Amino acid sequence: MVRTRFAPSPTGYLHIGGARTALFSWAYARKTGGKFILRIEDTDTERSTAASTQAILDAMQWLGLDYDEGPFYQMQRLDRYKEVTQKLLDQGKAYYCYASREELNAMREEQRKKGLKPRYDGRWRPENAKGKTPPAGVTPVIRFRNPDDGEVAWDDLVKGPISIGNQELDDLVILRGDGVPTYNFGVVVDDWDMNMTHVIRGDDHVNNTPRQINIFNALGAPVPKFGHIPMILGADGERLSKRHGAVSVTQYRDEGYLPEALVNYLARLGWGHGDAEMFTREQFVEWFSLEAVSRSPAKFNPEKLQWLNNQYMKVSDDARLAKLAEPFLKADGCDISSGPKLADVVALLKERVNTIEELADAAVYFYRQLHPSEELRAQHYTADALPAMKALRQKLASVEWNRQALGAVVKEIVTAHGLKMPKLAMPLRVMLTGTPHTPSIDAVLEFIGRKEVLRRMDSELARYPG
RNA sequence: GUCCCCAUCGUCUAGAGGCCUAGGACAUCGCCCUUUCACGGCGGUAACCGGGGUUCGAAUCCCCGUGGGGUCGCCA
Repeated sequence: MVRTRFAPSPTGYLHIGGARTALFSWAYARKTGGKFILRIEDTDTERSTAASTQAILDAMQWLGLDYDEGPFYQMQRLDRYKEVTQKLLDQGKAYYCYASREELNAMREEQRKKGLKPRYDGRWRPENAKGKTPPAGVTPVIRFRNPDDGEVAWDDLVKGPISIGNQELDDLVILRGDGVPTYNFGVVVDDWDMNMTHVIRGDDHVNNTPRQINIFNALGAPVPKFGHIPMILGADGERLSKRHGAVSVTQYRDEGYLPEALVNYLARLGWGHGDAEMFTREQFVEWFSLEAVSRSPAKFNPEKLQWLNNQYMKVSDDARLAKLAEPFLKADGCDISSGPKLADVVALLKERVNTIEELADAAVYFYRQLHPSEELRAQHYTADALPAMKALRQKLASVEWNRQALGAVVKEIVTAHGLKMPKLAMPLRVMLTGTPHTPSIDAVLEFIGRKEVLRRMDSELARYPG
C-alpha cells in the first residue's frame, strides 16, 4: 500500500510551489489507491504559528487536496524523538556536542575562506573529545554520527539514480539543546513511524536525502522511495518568492481564480500528458505518473493561468460565479437586489474576463451609474451624435423593453439620422456605463432597465442643453 | 567556492534512435467575425545550448564545455 505525505512547515501561507508538491504527492496516492497523509512540521518554534497552520489547511481544502490521516504535529511527538535519540546515543551512533554557535560560525568562516565546503569537523566525536571537559554553561546538542566513507545512493522516482559520497556529509545536529528535533531527524522518525513508502517533495531536499537515508539505516528502518520535484521559478529564473508577486494560494483565491483552474495550471507545470491542456482532477489522477514529471525547473507564467481561469469560467455555472462575484460587488458599493439578476449579468460577461475580480469590476455599471471621464465625453459625444441621442432618449421612454426591440430602436435612430452604427452605439455605451468596453448595447440597455437607463441618460444629457 | 541536479520556441510542454520538414498550448503578430472591448475562427513569427563521440541514422545514447537551479544552519 502506497503512503505519501505532504509536510509543510507552518511559517507562512501555502505557496504555489508547496501546493504543487502537495498536488503531485496527493495525485500519486490517489492514482495508486494509497493514502495521503498531512503532517505539520512545526519544530521551528520561532516562526511557526497557528494562523499559518490554518491558512495551509484552508488552502488545501480550497484546492481539494484531501488527506486520509493527520494532520500530525511534530511538536506533539517530542517524547518519541527523544526516545529514538537515546537509542542512537546508546548505540554510539550519536553523541553530545558542546561547540558553541560562535565557535561553529568561526569554523565555517575559516573553511569558506580556504575555499572548502563548510562542514562540522567532528571536534566532539568521542574519539576526538577524549580528555576534553565540556565547557560550563553550554547546553549540548546531539549530533548524528554520519558514516565516514562510502556512497549514499538512491534511484530517484523522477530524477533517476543519484549518489553522493559520505565525505561530503558531516555530523548533523539531530536534537537541539531544548530537546526539539531538527528537520532532517524529525522527518526520518516520522516517515518511519508513519510508514511512508514514497517521499515526494521539492527538489530543494535532494541534498538532505543522503543524510536522511543514513539515519534510516542507523535506525534499522526501511528506506522509503524518494521522488524530487523540480522547483518553480519566477519569470527571472530565480526561485519563486514574494517579490515575484502573488505566490500564495489563498491570494489567488481572493483575487477570484477558480480552484480547478489553479490545480490544472499547477499540474501542467513540470508535467504533461500529450497535448492535453485542460483536464479534470479525475483525469489528472488517472494520467499522473512520477516518471512523466519533468526533471528541470519550470517558470511560473501568470498569463497562462489567467487564460486557463478564463476557460474554466466560461464553462462554469452562472449561479456559482455570481455567488463568488457578489462580495466584490458589495465591497464596491453595489446593491445587487436593485438591478438585474447577477447570474444573468455573469452569463453576459464571463467569457470576457479572466478572474472573478474582473468579472465583478465589469458588472458594476449594471448596479450603479459610472460616469464617463471628460476625455471620453469629448471623444464620443459628437455634434452629430447628440441630437440622435436625444431622439433615442424619447423613443426609449415607450419602446417595448426587450433586447430585440431595443436593438431595433437603436438601428432606427441610426438610419433616421444618417449615421453609422458605432457613431450612436459608442456614445450611448459610454453614457450608460462610463466605459467604451461593454457587451452589445441592446443587452446592456435591457439589463440596466428602462427607468435607470432614462435616469442615466437624463443626467448626462443635461450637460448639453439645446 | 563545494557537492548535487538540470538543459526542445519568450514561457509551459510533446518527443523513449528512423514516425521530426520537431507537434500542441500561453504570449505575440496578421486576417476574418463585429456595434466597442472581449470571445471565437483562420494563418504567421518562433526552439532541439556548444563541441566531440557512438550509430547506416541522434532532439533522443556517451563524454567535455557552457549556462541555469539547488545545497552547504541548533530553518524547513
